[in-house]
Amino acid sequence: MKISVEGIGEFELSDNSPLILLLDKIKELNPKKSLPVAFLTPSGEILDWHTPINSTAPSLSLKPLYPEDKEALLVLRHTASHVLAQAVKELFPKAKLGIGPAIDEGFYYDIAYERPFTEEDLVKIEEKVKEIINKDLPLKREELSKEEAKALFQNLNEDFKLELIDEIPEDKVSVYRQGDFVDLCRGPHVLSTGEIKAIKLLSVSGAYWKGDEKNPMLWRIYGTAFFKEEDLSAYLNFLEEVKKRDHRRLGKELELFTIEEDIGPGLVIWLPKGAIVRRIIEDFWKDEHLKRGYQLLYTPHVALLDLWKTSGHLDFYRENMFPPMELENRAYQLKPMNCPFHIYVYNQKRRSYRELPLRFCELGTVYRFERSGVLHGLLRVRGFTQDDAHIFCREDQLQEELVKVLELVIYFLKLFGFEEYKVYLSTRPEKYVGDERRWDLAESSLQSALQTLGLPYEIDPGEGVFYGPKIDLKIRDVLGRDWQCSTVQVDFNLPERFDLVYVGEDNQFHRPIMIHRALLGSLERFLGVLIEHYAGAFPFWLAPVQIKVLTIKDSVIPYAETVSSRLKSLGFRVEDDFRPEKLNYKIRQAQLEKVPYMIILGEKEMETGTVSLRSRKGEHLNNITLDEAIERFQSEAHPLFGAS
RNA sequence: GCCGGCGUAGCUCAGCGGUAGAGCAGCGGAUUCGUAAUCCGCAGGUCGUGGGUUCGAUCCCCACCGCCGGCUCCA
Repeated sequence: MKISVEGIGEFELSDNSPLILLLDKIKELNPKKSLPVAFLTPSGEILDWHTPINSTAPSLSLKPLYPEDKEALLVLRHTASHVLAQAVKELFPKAKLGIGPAIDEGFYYDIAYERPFTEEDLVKIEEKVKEIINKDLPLKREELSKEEAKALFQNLNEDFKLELIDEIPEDKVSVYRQGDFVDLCRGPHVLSTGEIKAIKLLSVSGAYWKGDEKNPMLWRIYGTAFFKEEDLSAYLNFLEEVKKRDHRRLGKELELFTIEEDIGPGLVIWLPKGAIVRRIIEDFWKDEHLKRGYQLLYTPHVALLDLWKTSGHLDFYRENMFPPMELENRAYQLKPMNCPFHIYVYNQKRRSYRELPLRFCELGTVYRFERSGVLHGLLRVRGFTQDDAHIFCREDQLQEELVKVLELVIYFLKLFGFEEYKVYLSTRPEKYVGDERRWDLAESSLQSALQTLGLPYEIDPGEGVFYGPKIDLKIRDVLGRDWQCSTVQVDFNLPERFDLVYVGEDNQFHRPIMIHRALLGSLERFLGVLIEHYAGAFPFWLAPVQIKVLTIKDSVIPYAETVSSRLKSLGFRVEDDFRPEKLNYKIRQAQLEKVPYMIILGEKEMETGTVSLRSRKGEHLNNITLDEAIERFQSEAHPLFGAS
């Protein structure tokens, strides 16, 4: 067959042969001088040098992958995980191998052993890994029948591999070898272990075999690998940066929030500084919703258990709910969701088609039971406030409402500087309620809403909730990390369960469609993400303290007081630092508190009736008038205010 | 929930079988000093909780609580 490699040339390869047979020719003709790490097929699959090309087509065009390509890194890391496994097997022959894939930021291998691996083991393993890399062992692929493979791994005592072989549907399986090491693997892999120029083992932890807690626990060793040493150190720097931005650390340092052992795990206390930030967001949120025809609600935190029976939550959501409590012989339930309450608001009276859509919104605090091991700062908690809304509409209104909701999502996210999103549309799962026609309608409405807004999206087939399809948005923060916040879900179930109706133009009862949506998700989580996104340095309009007034000597305090009170009267959040400390000391403190602006006042300013401004970024604007300073503050007050 | 690690002053951390130490913060005093730490002094801890071992436990053992990392991104 004919193989054409983009940018290199065309080659003849006998059927069912691997590309490695063309190694010398490709090397010779390649203008880049460096060999491709692997190749991309037209269907987007990664093809390595080792895998025989099994195609009925007379020709195949391949895109070479070089170290700078993302896919190449996956190949390298897959090999890295084999090297890790080899090292472990050499040091701990009794270890049994699970699986060892490449992942987004590196690779891991799950390994069973009689005792957990320690940090010291990790050091030793890493040394061994580097030894294996230095030997520059070539990788070799072999195809075996399942029987042969089973015999091979039986011999090696690799129980988990035997289990995996049984799960492979094909008749043949492949193994990759390097040196004395062999692993069941479909590839792809690099040519030899020497291609791994930088590698680091990062951590060990327990992980259930196949992620199922009924299965035995293996030890998972995480690592990462690169083609270049610089890339590794850049990655390690990135990890440092992530640590510095950790919202739990910043939350403490900046006095934003606390989670207290004595109060309870996953229960957040907002400290004054954090509470200000939250309030600004909440106020803005409410205003924007009122402008857009939403009606604001407040609903209780508990309700009779029966409500949750009717809603169905007791059946399908029980494991995430706090247990019910008994009071005067009646059972009450802490609310895990707001929707049933909003439904009762809908049901206050007979609704006409003319009233729809009805949009009810609430910053509703809900309580959900999360297993202790998964709690994480503000990102995973047990009590949180959703920026929730439920829209009740007619079928013919569904699409327009969805467009509006998505527009609002984007509007809010942009406000906080999130410009990149990943959008996922989850479609009908195997088990679902409601009729197919409505599902199709909802799915196509979601889809065309996304298209209307020109939002690129991926489809997660079958990942919808049983009561309706949904759109989830993940935002990407400045460090390129994705966070799931927004969600828009169409619901056919609750209107049915609570027998919601409206009277149509035809004077008949009709069932409204319900949309659940949260823009920010939960305020706790969103603020956690925001803290990390901004590294604690909130933009001016969100900063708990916007301006700090610093005096250089006591004699200027009266002047400083006039400046400060003028700013306060304009509504700025100002703190005074009139202590008899050195200026440097005060600046340092304000800087560590990440206050956007400092106003510095000394003799000069007092005499000329001016102020000196120092921004958090270190810019100096000396001896400007207070009005000029105010102008500058106002320009930063609210980037999107009134722009809707 | 499970696995591993951790829990010492408000914070960050040192110590480790002979009942505790630093820096920062706090308090007192001195310093009035122009763009990221002025100096001196003082005070502060039932060493997560409860048991056990020991002449003696912050240190060793057990249980509990909490925190951190991880628990399919399919060979």
